[in-house]
Amino acid sequence: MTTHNESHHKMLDQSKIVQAAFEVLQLEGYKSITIRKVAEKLGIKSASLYWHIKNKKELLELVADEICKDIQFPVEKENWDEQLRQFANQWRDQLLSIKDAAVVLSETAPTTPYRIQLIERLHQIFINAGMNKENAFSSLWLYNIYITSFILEEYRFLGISKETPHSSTPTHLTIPDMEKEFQFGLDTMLMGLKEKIE
Amino acid sequence: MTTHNESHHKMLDQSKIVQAAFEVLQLEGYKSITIRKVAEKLGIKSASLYWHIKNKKELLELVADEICKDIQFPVEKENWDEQLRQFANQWRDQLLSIKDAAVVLSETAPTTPYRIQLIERLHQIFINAGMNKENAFSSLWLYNIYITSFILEEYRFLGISKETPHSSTPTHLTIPDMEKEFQFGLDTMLMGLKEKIE
DNA sequence: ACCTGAACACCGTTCAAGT
DNA sequence: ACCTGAACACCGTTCAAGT
Repeated sequence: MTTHNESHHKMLDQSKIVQAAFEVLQLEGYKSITIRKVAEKLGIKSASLYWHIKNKKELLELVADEICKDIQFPVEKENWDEQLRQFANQWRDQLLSIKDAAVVLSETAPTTPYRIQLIERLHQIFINAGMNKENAFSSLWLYNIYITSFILEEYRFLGISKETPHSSTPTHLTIPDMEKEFQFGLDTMLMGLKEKIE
Repeated sequence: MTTHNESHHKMLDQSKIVQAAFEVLQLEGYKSITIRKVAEKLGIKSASLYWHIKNKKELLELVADEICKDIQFPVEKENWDEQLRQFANQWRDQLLSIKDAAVVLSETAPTTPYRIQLIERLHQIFINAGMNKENAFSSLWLYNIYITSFILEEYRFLGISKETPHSSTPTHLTIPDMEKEFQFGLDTMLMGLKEKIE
């Protein structure tokens, strides 16, 4: 009886679910992304989600894509190393602006469109820099690993400095200047990569 | 009535619990380390564990220490970069020989003795190489991140190649030679670090 | 001092049944 | 086609009670 384009206005589809999960992430962090909680947020029962998504793994991959959606690309005119530097900083800003964003990325495989596009574009930068395919692949890997893992560690330090508001620091355990640390590692990496371009 | 050194032979103490958890890790992987499963393995009820450990987080940190226990240190006579290369390979071997070992390390903070000792010794290598404290700290960080994260990615690829036994590879998605990739990244990193020594 | 029973407050996932 | 009720098989943790 009910035809397809009737305004049954099914208020539920995959993108709505991903959006809800993304909001949970922003407000409460990775561990709070729960099938049950996302369902509740949408006003439905948790079992219903399984009509629209395969499982939690898939949902997390879609959330990861959401995180990668808004990352801006560097201007092509710059040197490859300047492009990579700019992009790394943009990426870090994005990952720090969304709670636990790096956790989501590290826990999921890059299977979704925006994320894949991101990887391909970075790959292209290495190729354009004059690397052969093999080295470009390895370099991209190193680059990826560095950024994501650094933020992961950064979360830990941010967590520690929040949990211990001793005001006057314990001096022997110096809390590092994360901004500086990040640039140092990035610099080191790019220095090394320069050598790999024949 | 019962004195302390009576042979009540309480067959349970913290090290036994850690050992049991470590065995679960080796046999079934990270996700199988469960308070309930560890308890069952020891023939006791899960509530009993809480007399000997604070919580699961602490248990995992102790398991992480167990992983770091057997890592051999490089001979001091070599160059700093050769020491770091040797050690990285030793570490990788260790992490690959224990299922999900890198996951445990990445999920826990370095709070335990063997692990801290490891970090301090590596720190010393950077200091001996002529770095100032700040750079030594950053370099150690980069080095740590690289090794652990690489293995984490390596697990994923090993998983993929196991799950898809297509025998004749799909050719367009080339399965990387992890050994080579690891050396490449390590090399790149060490190259870059060389520049940082004044 | 050490261990247990029993509960609490959660999970992800499935599936027959409803509309 | 889509959603629900109700269950299954799990979690970590607590705590009064036992010995």
